Amino acid sequence: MTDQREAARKSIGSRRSPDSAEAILAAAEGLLVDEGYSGFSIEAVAQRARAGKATIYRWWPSKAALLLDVYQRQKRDVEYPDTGDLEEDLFRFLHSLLRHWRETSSGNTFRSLIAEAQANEKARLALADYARERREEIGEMVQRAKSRGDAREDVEPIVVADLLASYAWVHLLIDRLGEPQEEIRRTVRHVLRGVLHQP
Amino acid sequence: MTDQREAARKSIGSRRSPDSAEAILAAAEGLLVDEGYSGFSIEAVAQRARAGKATIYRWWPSKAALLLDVYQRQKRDVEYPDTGDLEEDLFRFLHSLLRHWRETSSGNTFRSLIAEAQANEKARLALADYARERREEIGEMVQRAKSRGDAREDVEPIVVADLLASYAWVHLLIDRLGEPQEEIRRTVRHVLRGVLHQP
Amino acid sequence: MTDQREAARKSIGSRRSPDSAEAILAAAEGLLVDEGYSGFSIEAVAQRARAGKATIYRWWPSKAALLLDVYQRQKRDVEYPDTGDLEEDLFRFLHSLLRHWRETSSGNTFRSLIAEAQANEKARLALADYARERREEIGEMVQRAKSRGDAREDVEPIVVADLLASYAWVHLLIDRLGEPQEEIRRTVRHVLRGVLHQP
Amino acid sequence: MTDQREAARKSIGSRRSPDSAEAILAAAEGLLVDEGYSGFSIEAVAQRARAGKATIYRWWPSKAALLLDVYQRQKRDVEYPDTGDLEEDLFRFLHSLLRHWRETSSGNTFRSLIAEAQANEKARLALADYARERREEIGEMVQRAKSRGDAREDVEPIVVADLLASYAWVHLLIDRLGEPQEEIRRTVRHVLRGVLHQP
DNA sequence: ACCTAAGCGAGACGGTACGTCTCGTCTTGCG
DNA sequence: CGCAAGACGAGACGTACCGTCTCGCTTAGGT
Repeated sequence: MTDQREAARKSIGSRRSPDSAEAILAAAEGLLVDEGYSGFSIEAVAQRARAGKATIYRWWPSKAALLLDVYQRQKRDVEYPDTGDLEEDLFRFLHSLLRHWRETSSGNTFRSLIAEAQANEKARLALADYARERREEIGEMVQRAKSRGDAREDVEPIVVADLLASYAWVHLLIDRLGEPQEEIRRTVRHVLRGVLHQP
Repeated sequence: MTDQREAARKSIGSRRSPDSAEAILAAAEGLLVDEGYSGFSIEAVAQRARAGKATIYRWWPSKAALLLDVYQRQKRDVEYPDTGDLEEDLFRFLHSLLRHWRETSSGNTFRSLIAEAQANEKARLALADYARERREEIGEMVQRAKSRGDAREDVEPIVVADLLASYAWVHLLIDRLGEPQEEIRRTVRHVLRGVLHQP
Repeated sequence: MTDQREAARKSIGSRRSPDSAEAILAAAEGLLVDEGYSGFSIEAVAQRARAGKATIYRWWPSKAALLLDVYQRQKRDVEYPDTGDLEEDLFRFLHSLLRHWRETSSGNTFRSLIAEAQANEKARLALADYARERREEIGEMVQRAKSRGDAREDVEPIVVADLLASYAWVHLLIDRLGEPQEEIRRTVRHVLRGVLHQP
Repeated sequence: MTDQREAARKSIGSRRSPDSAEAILAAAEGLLVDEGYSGFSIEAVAQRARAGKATIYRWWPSKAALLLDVYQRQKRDVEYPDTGDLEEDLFRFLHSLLRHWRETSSGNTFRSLIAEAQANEKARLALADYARERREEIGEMVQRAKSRGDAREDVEPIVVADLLASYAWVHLLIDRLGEPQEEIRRTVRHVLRGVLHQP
């Protein structure tokens, strides 16, 4: 869906149809909702979108690319809160992320994307990039706590972000999105307070 | 491959052929090494093992079940150390796990298994079960530290295990097995020491 | 089912179980009734007869051999009448044959046997032998008419038998067993009276 | 291969590829020649034609439909002669039919088709239809003799055609194509002259 | 207004894999 | 030793998708 192709156009001819792109994304999303990853095929997306398969392949080089676009489109209202309290920030973030995954179909989409990436080198790179960006956003929350003097100086925000993002992903992958929010709270507290007696 | 069927036998007839089972597992492993997940099909396993497809389906109800067996077979020499020092234990465990995933093909196998589980409800349950067992093993290490009085009393071993196992899984899923061992050390330290100033 | 093997026995061991042979033939017949040729497999016969597949293969070298035995077993009450009137004899014979095929499942069996023979050289030979015997039986009826002086001297009974047997077979093969008996009568009359004006 | 589908096309999309259809028919014919009916499978036809199995199933609903098309394609030069002499017409027709079956592989094809029809209701209907058409063509020869006044007025051409077509089929089915042409001549004469003394 | 490149839907194509079925053979232990 | 039970290697079945390709229609700049 990257639009660099539009810039490189040197000649005449029809433009990409926005209706068609929209229909394809909507159909893909709908399929994931209705059938899950196992029912998700380019064939089925094309049929549901009343689009030709070639149109899909023209704009999305792989199933993974399409899934990524669908996921971006779904992932709107996850909070990256800033309450002045790190525990609260991290809890709210994880809680809203897991709820979003559970309640919209975006969890399904993201699971599918991770699965697809295991069969596809390029998809895996794209997913790794995406994950890095997310880690940085989460790291921001920790960084703010350091700036406030709430976190220790030797803490690396990215390491904390990595732990919590991984925690969320794995809950998604093995159907643990439904666990009570108290569990999320406990996990955040463990990360913040650590395990050992402090010197 | 679970042998509860053997117990339930009430009558005569040939037994399961161990040669055949062995050939199938070896072929499956070999395929994953040579071709990766995308080249892994029951058809190909059967051909490589000189086995009938029905023989595979008779004993492994799904691709995921076969992958799980292959994984169990590969995963021999991961350490669950007991040095008397929790940081050292956890570091060595993670280090040996990631090295094992990287250096044998077992990482490929486990990635495939996770991918497969996303398309298959039952496989996902099996994977979740497997994950629970692993968490408990890791939790043991933390529990020992509590028993020694090294860890705080309010620490829940399973939460710590969850964090570190998730960390390892996600590194596998997005090709981060090659990161320097210093990174693992840092992550373990963060988990053990926490983020906030202690009261 | 040829019993020359019994004669050649030189050593000890269990004898062939008549119960088992009977159960197999009955199961085969039942299957043909219930499912027709397309549902007829050695596998299914064995299951229905509670017999081992090997037992079937031991005594019947091919599906065709089994079908032939089943057919012989079914074909009991077809008339070879002798009324003193050739037209009546031939009509009754054809009528009772077609009715028997239609009303018992023996038509199904014989159709299956013919089909099987097309894929199997040896079965075809056995079928040809069987057909020759039948032709001779029918030829007998014509021969009697010649002996009575009812048929012309230059008539060859076997040729007549061939024509009428073929007629019956093809009716079986293309589901024309249900045609009215008047059609059989007409056919017999045409054969007896010929087509051309007589000199 | 019936092209009514082309007529019903309401919209765009690629047309059926004639090359592909031709390759499939040629491969099917070749297989029957080389391997006979028992080696004839859709799988093998597809492989030999370098076609996808779906392409075959798209255009031929069953093995029987494909066999029928192959047969039609092979059956070119059978004579329906018109010499002014019914005996000669029928003899030449049967002779050329049996020779064609014997010398080309079309006999094999037709045998396979009859066998297939015994396992498949729809195929049987198609075969019955085909048989009806052939009977009518043969009946024409008899009808011409009636028009010339050579045949009796009460003769029904279709009955005669039925007798002779059945005779030919059964010779095919039990490998009697090699019998001397004198036998055909005798059979035709019997049909034309009848069996009984004429009043 | 005409030309022409590109996008589009529909869908045929050569392929691969699916999970099931049957074939004919082999193995095991009961009677 | 015969038998039932049933595992085994082999391979065909008919279906579903893959990614590519033609086909003929539509769209919209360039001339």
